[in-house]
Amino acid sequence: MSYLQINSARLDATFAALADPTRRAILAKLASGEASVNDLVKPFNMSQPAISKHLRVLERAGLISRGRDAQRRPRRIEAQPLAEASDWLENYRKLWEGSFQKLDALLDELKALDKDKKSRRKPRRSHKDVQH
Amino acid sequence: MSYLQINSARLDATFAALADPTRRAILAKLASGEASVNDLVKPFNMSQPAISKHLRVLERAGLISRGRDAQRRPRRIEAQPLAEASDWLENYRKLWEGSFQKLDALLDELKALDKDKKSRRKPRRSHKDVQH
DNA sequence: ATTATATATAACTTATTTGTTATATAACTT
DNA sequence: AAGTTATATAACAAATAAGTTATATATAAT
Repeated sequence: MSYLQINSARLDATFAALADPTRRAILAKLASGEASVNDLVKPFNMSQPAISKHLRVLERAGLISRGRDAQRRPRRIEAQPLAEASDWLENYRKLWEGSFQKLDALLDELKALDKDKKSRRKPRRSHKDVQH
Repeated sequence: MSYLQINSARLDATFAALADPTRRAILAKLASGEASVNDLVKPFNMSQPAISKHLRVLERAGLISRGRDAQRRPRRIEAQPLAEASDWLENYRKLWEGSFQKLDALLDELKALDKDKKSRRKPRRSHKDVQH
């Protein structure tokens, strides 16, 4: 379980960076290729320094990096930290699904015991009828 | 592309909730089953009201819900919003990988043109040698 | 050299977050 | 009814975030 804690500071930065809709939109833009700061300013109703700040947040989280082309400092996506965050979420999703299944199994056993006293039918598995 | 924007406010709340290591640890605890507020206070070097606040953040994000058992208000995980966040990340991961592949394909074409002038060997595909 | 363009940084404001301690409320126990 | 236990809420302080405008810096173009 402790491996889930290891990159804690990085996960902090990654999730915090993703928590802002402007920053997610910037990533969406960058998903279709490099873009300069000005390219990124245009679509948003926001000042250039504000965008530069968002870019700094994304960069500190490792989600983007900057190149150089004359005066331009084009940004591009860096896939790895996102992959980490994605893995973290997937791990937890599995953990939870796992625990639901354990709960289901337990409830099924209880139902089986109960029904065994009345009939001999085998109970069905489902978690739709369980109030989580 | 616009479907990625739809649950924007919810994604904000979900990612913001996940950006705190205490809250992620709480989720880790809850992954192995329900827990009361006091259960959750114990492992953290933090006051009970602080934990209650974190729980409120997780609850507003829809990541947990509260039951009732005498004075206790046991918390449990709600899987859906997490699944949404996870899906969002996976979508972007794919988008980016997609664009890397497009870039690779382009570079392969250029290499092919170049090499065709010298030899007639077919070039290999890889993105390890590309500076993203 | 001067000017124009692209980006970064500083100083500031306002709002939000994260913790604290003290206190209130709700449910159980005796 | 009085005390205990579990949780919530209020009031506060300090830190961080997100935007603004004004200005500095770096590169290019004339």
